[in-house]
Amino acid sequence: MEVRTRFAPSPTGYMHIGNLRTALYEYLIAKHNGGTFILRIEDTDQGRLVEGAVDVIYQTLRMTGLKHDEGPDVGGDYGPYVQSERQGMYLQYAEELVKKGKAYYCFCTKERLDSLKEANGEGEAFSHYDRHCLGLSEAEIETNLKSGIPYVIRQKMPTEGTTTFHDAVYGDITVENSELDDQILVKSDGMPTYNFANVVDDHLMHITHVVRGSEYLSSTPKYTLLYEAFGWDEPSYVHLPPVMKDAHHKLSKRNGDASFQDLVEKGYLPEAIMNYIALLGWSPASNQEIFTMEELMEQFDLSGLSKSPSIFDPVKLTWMNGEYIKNMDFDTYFEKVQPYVDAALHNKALDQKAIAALLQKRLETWADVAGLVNFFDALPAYSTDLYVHKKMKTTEEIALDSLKAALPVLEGLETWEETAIHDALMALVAEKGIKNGQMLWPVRTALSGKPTSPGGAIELAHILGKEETLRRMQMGIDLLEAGK
RNA sequence: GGCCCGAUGGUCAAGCGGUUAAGACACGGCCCUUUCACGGCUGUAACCCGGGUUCGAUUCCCGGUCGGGUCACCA
Repeated sequence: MEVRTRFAPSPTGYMHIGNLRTALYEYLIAKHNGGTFILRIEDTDQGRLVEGAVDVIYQTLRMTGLKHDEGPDVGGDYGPYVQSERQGMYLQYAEELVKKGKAYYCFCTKERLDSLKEANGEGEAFSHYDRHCLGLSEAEIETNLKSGIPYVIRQKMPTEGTTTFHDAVYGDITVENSELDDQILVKSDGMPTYNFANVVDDHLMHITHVVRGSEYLSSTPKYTLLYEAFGWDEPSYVHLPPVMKDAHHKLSKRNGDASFQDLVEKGYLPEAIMNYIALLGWSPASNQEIFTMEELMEQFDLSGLSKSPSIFDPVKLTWMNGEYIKNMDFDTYFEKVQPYVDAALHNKALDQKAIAALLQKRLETWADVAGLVNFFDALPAYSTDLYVHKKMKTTEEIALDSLKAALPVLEGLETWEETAIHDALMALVAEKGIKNGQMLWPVRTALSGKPTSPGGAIELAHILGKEETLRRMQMGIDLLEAGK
């Protein structure tokens, strides 16, 4: 049988990491089996509609490579794929259930329901509908319906026995039917409740694997009973543990936690984000950690899913993002990094390609670029302490001496190429009988004004150009002499 | 509170009756090196507790503890 999964987000304007991971797994389950991945927009909560929110969903799926085979924008044989356009089709299914004796009309008012809850209260939540309307006669129902009394349709739960369903992650789960409330299927405005719409939609769209958060685990027996009542085949369930912010809190937009787009804005690559979240709750048979989407498709297996929640670790995501940057071919990398380099530099004469090349092995996210390159623009103020480096065996005296010796030599260079600069400096080192570091560290320091820099003396000198290099070296000399 | 689910280093995690309990991130050290980074090597660090079952439990069972979820005319 063809595997069909669906991603059914509500258009809220954000793509949560947890939702995105669910989408990823749905996609992988489908594609691993050569199946179909469907997008269904669940926009029935009109009060929460957000402008442009659906576009965020499309955009995210496009950026992450989770290409849907059916959906509102691409069509398909089982549309419409927007739930608000399906509103008319649910009532008949609920009525079918009423005919079968698996559901019933309920005319109870909100007030009666509220008082019911208070009555059995004691402050503790335990409220089952008391089935007041289950006892209504045909005639009474008919009369109520005709006089236009608002009603809902409730699912009639068995009062005895148990219901068991199987979950791919959690195994068999059994509950007492007496624990189940006669949940509302159709609201008094004629609209289906989420749970009901889900069952009907999933059946109509021939969904084979229902993948969702573990918060649905406790309502799943009701789904099972619904499928049984209809006589429909039940899909496989894959419930996923939550993605946490810390040991106690789920990752959520309400806490201001990062959404997918936030992470992209912070300088993370969509591929790295997907790779990272694939491993949050799933582990492959091997020790492999870096995966292309194709590799994930091949290797994804339900048996690798974990039952326990996982904490989203931005530090590891950052590491992984760095791996992606390091492994990109230069042209691809340059195309992506160039805007960040350009934005960080006022001096447009600088060779951005050369700077970018220096950066590739040192970047973890695009956000690192500015801090790494700003000294090319303007030499930061620095203390002569920087010239003292134990491992390089430098002191302020040695630094001053080296800079003074190097300045005229570099000034006399005809060509400003790395090899020329290198050879000139190394000849000086040999001539003076000092260690490489005793010459190169002072130069590097004078050129960057920073304790660390992307690249050493020669690379920096080359990029800065002859004039600026000499200027900065002279500034270093002045600084050191003033400090004497 | 009832019901359901979960628990291996700080984090992600492998494990599925017998292991020196993998690997990765982070952290420390060493090497390489013109700084940093990269790369290589290496170190610290874990089976929630109590009972069973068993020749033998991280692994199976029961109880507890802790954590999470759920009990809407929300999705």
